[in-house]
Amino acid sequence: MSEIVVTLPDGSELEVEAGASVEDVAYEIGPGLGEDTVAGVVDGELTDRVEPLYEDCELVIVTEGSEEYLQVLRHSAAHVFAQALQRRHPEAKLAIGPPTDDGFYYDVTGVDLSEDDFEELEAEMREIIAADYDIERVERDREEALEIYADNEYKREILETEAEGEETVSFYVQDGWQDLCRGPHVESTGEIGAVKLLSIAAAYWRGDEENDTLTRVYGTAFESESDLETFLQRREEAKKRDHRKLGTELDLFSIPDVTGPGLPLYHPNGKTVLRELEAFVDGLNDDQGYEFVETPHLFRTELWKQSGHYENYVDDMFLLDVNDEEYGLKPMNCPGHATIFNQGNWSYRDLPIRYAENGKVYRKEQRGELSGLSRVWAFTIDDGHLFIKPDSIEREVNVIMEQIEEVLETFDLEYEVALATRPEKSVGSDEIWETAESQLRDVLEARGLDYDVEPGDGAFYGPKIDFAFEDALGRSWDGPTVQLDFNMPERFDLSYTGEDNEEHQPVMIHRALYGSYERFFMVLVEHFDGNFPTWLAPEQVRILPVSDDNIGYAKQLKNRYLDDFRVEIEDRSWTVGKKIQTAHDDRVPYMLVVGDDEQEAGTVSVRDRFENERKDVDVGTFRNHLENEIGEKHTEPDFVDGSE
RNA sequence: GCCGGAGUAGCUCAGCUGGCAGAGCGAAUCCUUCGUAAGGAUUAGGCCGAGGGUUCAAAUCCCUCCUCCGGCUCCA
Repeated sequence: MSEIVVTLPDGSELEVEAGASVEDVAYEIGPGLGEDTVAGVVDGELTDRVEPLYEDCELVIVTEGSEEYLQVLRHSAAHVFAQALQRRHPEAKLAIGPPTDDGFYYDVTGVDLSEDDFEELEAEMREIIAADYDIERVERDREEALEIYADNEYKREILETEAEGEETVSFYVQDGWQDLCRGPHVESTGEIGAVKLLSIAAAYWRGDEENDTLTRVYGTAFESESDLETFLQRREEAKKRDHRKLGTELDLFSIPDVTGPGLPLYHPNGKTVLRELEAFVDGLNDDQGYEFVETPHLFRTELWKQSGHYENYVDDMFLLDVNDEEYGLKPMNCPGHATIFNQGNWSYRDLPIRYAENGKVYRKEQRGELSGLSRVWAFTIDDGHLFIKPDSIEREVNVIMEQIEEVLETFDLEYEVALATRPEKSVGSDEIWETAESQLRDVLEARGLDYDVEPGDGAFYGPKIDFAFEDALGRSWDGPTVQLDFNMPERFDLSYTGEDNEEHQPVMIHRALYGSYERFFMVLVEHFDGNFPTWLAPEQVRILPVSDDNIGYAKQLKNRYLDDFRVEIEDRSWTVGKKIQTAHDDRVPYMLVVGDDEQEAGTVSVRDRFENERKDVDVGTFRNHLENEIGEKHTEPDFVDGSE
């Protein structure tokens, strides 16, 4: 028997006999670990513990404590669901049922299901779990499997594609019920602590709309009821924070039917937040030598033909016929900026040229994709395009990365970085792509960043570095991006005169610090649950006069001391309690309660939206704090907690 | 775009086995002038998403379209 080398997570290597299973290797490491082994991750792929290893590989042993354990458990929960479904509805035909980030789903057909059936199915599932059936892996002849699934075209298709050429395939059996499945699974149904069916939706077989429509049942599973409870609460919280709901409540924006789909209107409150966001990146760009430009929303399609968008992107563009000539709304700002560059004569001394524009773009997304501000037809990019000498790529990309880090840190957002490489549909030579990709890799490595590679995820004109940040609810969002482009300069025939008095082609960099304002704004709304940092808040301070007699004093405060801030006076004749309640609902960072006492002493009572309060505050002291808090972009109002 | 669900007052929703269009919140007016998370009364507010059909009668049943929601695919 030959030996193979298994590399463990700590980097150590273990020689084992070829054909040893994941579990064998675990026992080799230690009997305790062998005992606890649930499954393995072989070269990044989740694998059953009995899976034999024939080649050198990297192996992670999965135990109950592992991150991957939940995935295994949920996969088993999907089986429990399928068994429960078939107990109640023997006619149900199973397609596939994998685990997902949040739980699992099972695609089924031949049965008419609605969420009203969930209670019954969950009860059946709980019975299967309570019975604690052993889950056994059984290898069957592929031919035998084809017979078992004589009338299930989906399972047959799997056997004829994925399992093609295999002699045997694995089934997992529990209580006589079986399912074709690669696994892995937990040892018995009793290991599943808590299950819940969540929703029902349609999905295509293999995600292709040409194929049959299947019924997809989403569910989730956890080790314990309390974990499930936490998950459900978090879901509830996400629903409460939905920016579409908060957008209406806080009067930030609307997308009425008459304006057309995916075409949001920003109300004064929403635009106030956007203006602050704009001012922030405009300032960062100013600091880094960007020049501000502006381009129209509509161009002759000649421009889009030159840029390559017409070729690659036309299905997503809005085209208009104007006097028999074709025009297109801009899906990107770069061709406009390249054209501005082209209006000048540049020497190497002029480079880098850096153009910035908060440019509105239009992309005709599929109708079913549109959703609040997260997916729209018209959105604004905090776009920047740099025209640089090839030898300054590293320096410029580094500066951009620093800008991006500053933005994300300002909002207290954690992030991950990924390098996206050449997609199938792309322009430019292999050589150009390789150079571009390796330059970005160099920058990432020089900065010492951990990064993932996302093959095929680049733009059609070049590779990119994407930043994904995590919001308060643990969801990940794409936003900031740096994209190298060796193609656009070629297509626009961009040039500068070098030291050698020859014409050279500049390299173009596309970059955005937020990504789109729409999406970034939307994420901030949900991240902060509408509780914007004071510097962003549409209304920063609300003065609450205790009685109508104090309105005059309130006006004096506003006009004399707080003129530079966004301050409103609550002059409706309500009780103080109701005024406070309303200000909380409106998520105003600071309330100044002013009654006769304050008026006589010339002070204010400061209350923040956390219920913290400080009385007898000198207006000047509060004013100075506010100036600092806003200037330094604190994420929370901190006057009352503050140190002064 | 495709599959499923939904559209009723500014907002959240009830009414839907056909028979006078409803509630709460919000708004306006009046009373109350109030000291830290919702004081009271009155009033206004509707092409029941749009168009067509069935019927003595349609918010309710049928058809077409529009929009939204949940998915699929895609993406900032």
